[in-house]
Amino acid sequence: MKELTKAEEQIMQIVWANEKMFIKDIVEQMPDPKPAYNTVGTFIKLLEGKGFVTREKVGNTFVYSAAVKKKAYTKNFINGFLSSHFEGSAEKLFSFMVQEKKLSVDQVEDLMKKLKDNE
Amino acid sequence: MKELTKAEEQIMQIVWANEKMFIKDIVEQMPDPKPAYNTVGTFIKLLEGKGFVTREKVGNTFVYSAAVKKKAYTKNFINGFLSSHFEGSAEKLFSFMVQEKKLSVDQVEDLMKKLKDNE
DNA sequence: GGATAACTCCTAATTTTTTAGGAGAAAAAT
DNA sequence: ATTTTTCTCCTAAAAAATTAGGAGTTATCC
Repeated sequence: MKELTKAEEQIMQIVWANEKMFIKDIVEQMPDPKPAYNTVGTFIKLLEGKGFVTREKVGNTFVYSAAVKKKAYTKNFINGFLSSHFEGSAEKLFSFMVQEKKLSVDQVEDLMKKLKDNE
Repeated sequence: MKELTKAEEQIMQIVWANEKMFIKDIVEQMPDPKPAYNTVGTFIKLLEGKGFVTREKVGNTFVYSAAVKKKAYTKNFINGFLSSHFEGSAEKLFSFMVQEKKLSVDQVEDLMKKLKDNE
């Protein structure tokens, strides 16, 4: 899977959150200062080229949707993140987060219960 | 804390792994194709500007060391990662990793035991 | 039905990141 | 002691990422 730059990813997050989007709608959902219409258009074209979005005509305007699932991308992203920062080890990341108080022992135990129930 | 670009971070990882480094030593530890001496020099200068390394003269040559701890940087990095991909929630990342089989229930239980022992 | 607005496609300016060359000083080598 | 190597500092070319303008087309609005 191709990598996304920060700006591309920002657009993509909006597409993922919204099913079908016109360029116009994406611009609207961007945080201020909102970029020009054509700026978003350029990124959407780049995303199309990378296979992340597809388009179809609705009336006389293109509407865009995600062609790669957010989960698939996130998984890929985490793999890269793990390998560059935690020697590829999810355990190391996990331990780090507990030690650095991003996650408490109690939280983990609660979550484990819930996750086991869903098995 | 300032952000690092990919190339800057790559240099920084080498500095973190080695206490005190001459430019020459950093070049040696770079993966092939090794960059030019001056390329590494430029990045070190950028890192100095961002406050990530300090230098001191040894003989007539500068030697560089990390001025920001790797842990501090990683923590910061994870915060950014969490907020852009998991709404800032470490729990969500944790659940995601278990669900996506990056971490198994057994692994987590083992790790929890070890972490509790170290408390 | 001419002006105004919306969209597409192409192109390019700007900014950021990455890479490295050149000049000069200092040290080492033969 | 002059050639060769090494390091520093300054500068800038090359590549990648970000931003957006302009021309043409079609739709919309008085």
